[in-house]
Amino acid sequence: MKRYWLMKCEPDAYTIDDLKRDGHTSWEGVRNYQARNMMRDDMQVGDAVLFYASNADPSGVTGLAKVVRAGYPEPRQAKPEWYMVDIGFVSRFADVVSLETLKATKGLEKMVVTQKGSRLSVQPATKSEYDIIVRLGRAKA
DNA sequence: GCCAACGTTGGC
DNA sequence: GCCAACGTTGGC
Repeated sequence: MKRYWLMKCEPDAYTIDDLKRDGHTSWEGVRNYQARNMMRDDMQVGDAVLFYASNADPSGVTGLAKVVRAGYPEPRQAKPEWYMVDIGFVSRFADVVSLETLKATKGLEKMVVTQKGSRLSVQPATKSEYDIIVRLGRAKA
């Protein structure tokens, strides 16, 4: 069963353009147990990912990715405490679908990212939410 | 840069 | 196990 996710990253660290250039990347460095558990236990190859730029101008979904390797421990740990997945480039939105737009769009009210104080950097999404955002991204293109 | 919200740490 | 202090996230 294909699942849908939203993954946050600050543009200073990594952008959708970096992913386009690299083709794929390891999502290393997540230090939150909830996010870790999802990467370790729930994310599977082929799952769809909304790539979200946080602390950006404006913050929002900048493109799409997909899981190309399921959860595995970050290297160079004595004990495997932290896990990561690999994601591959799918597409880049011509314009960012801003957080403001997400908050204003019907059907996205329940997304974690639109909740006040939400800091989770890896979040589950639904197919319906994903489809709406893909449409918003295409509409702007 | 500010600061509210959140997660984690550590003293007790 | 409680909870204050601290560090981090992330919108604005």
